[in-house]
Amino acid sequence: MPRTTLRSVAQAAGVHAATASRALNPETRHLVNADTARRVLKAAERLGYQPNPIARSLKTARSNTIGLVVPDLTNPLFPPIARGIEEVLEEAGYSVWIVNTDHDLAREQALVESLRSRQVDGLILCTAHLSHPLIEKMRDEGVKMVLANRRTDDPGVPSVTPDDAHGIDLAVRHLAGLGHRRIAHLAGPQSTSTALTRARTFRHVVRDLGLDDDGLVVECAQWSERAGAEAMNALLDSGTSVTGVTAGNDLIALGCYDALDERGLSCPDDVSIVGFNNIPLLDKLHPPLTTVAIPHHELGSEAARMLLDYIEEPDRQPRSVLLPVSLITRRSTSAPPQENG
Amino acid sequence: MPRTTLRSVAQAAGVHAATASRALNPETRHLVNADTARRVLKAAERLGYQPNPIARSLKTARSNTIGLVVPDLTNPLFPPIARGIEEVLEEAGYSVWIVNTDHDLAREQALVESLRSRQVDGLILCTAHLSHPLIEKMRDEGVKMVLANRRTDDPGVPSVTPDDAHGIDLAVRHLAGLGHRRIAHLAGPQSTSTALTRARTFRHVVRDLGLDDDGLVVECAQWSERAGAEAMNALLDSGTSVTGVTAGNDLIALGCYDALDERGLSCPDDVSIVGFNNIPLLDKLHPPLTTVAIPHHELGSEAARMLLDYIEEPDRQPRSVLLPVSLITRRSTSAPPQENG
DNA sequence: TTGTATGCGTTATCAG
DNA sequence: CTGATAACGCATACAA
Repeated sequence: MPRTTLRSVAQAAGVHAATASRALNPETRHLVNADTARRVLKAAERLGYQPNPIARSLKTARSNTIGLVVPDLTNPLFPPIARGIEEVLEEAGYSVWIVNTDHDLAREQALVESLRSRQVDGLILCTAHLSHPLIEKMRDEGVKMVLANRRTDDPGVPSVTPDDAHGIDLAVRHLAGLGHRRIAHLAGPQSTSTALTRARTFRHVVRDLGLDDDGLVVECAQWSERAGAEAMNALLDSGTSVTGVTAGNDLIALGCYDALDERGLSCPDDVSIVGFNNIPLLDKLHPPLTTVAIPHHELGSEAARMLLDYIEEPDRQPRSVLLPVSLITRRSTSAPPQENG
Repeated sequence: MPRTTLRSVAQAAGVHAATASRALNPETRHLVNADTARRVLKAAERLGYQPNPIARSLKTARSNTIGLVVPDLTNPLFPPIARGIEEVLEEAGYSVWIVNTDHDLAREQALVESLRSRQVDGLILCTAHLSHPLIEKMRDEGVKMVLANRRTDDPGVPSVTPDDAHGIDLAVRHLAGLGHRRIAHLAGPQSTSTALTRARTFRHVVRDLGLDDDGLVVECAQWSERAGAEAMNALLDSGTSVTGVTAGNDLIALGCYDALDERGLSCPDDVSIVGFNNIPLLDKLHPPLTTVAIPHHELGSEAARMLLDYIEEPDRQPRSVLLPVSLITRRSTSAPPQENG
């Protein structure tokens, strides 16, 4: 049973399809006699007419759809961002197409290609690397897009990210304030802006505060619990005795929990840990994790608003917005253990 | 810069568009001279030709896309299911369009309408209620779909769900085995198959085991931590003294943690708690939550395979598959406290 | 084996 | 203000 088409509505209203099209589209309705328009609207209503977005896209090269590219939906960071995006875009009449790249550049390329071939009106990418050929290429082609959470090196691509530097600053000062002098940073993959900014700032702050400083930065291969555990194990194996750790994100911090557990060490009695992102459930952990909270939802809604701006006004200067973060103090951080002797 | 079109490929290869179309489509390639085909393929390659899926959809009324409808992506249950689905469907050449209904029937209807108008080849729904007019209507219209995680009352709609009854059976017997005699069930919304099956089975098993039984089932308004806390508070306020709780799902169980915390009660010393679903991070909670594990990933992949079957063979009898579950014993359950006197 | 013609459902351009 | 016509890019029935 085929859906009602524009032609049948036109026929029912006794007008030509072109007229019906004009009457149905609010933008062009003023071009048609008010009575005729009413008749068409009525017929459309009666027949339950739904415009065919595919035919419309073919004609207009638009889709009222934007693509959201995330590296991994099972990372609890991204669903709230997606919600923020959907809320704003839906309000503006857009649908959101979410795709998962699984951290794989080839998959990303294929999925972006698929989105673009479906005429998405814009893209929001949560997958940016500092150097990112695909994004550079799209910038050159004038693709409307906004980066969320992470940015590239290139200021020519608009982005909305958390204030990573301030976040790490808060974390380190919190530990220093508790009396810690030997603090390590378990950094995320340094190919991403979030990881690089956090690691760099860590080094600066450690130096500024005059803390013990001999390169206590360990890079994790992934933003994952497993990689966090491996990095923490490496750190402990190396013999350096840290009393505090700022993790690149919460998953890495959870990996630290695992590593400490395995060795019978206690958090925070032996080592204090600070995470980053404030994903759900951290307050119920053992111990509850102190972390830097980022505004997930606003990260999404802000990126969406920015994208709408660029769609409406393509020549606008690219902006890079930093969203404020805050420290959530829980029980994974305390004064360092007393040294004996 | 307009994308390369079929015509330009045809032109470059010195053939007509129709021939190029046949050469490019593996299904029809045998209709064309091998040499010509090679020439066309080469030209397509050289020009970077990507077929326009919109034009193709308009012509064929298909899209190589399926819609995935979830109630709430921020519930950690759904992302792994989505991954399972994507894995199978991508392999089969389909894209997956994920939409969030936010538990809202009106939104669901609008989103499903939007998916269908974009010619999705099938739907996987994680939003089923026992009575679900939209799903019934689609069944009548012959829409290809599979329900995942939850089912409707109607056996005429294929589904893949966890073996909820066996899960609750395991949970209650586990508590009974530890010595509990007064066990409550904090049920999910009884309009869903998962909640109803779990609650019903709970009553049966309690009776079978001869446990204290006076309707210790409290229904939560939502599958949420907040609703779980409210239900647990109501239960404790009512003066009934339970020593064990089986929660409708893990989020509700987390709500129990909150309620106990607020009253200075301890889990498992005062009350043992069992969850359902085994979402991530439960092993790191305080205390780690005993729960019924369901095969998230397989739930998705199985549903996807089933959908492919129905797409290929529309007249196939609808099947309802139950996936096995297992009990994961952690430290939120122990022997009940000794009664005094 | 290949080319021609047509249509999928819309919208845009051009007359009237 | 409205109607006729064409075109978006592709696939297919039909003709050659």
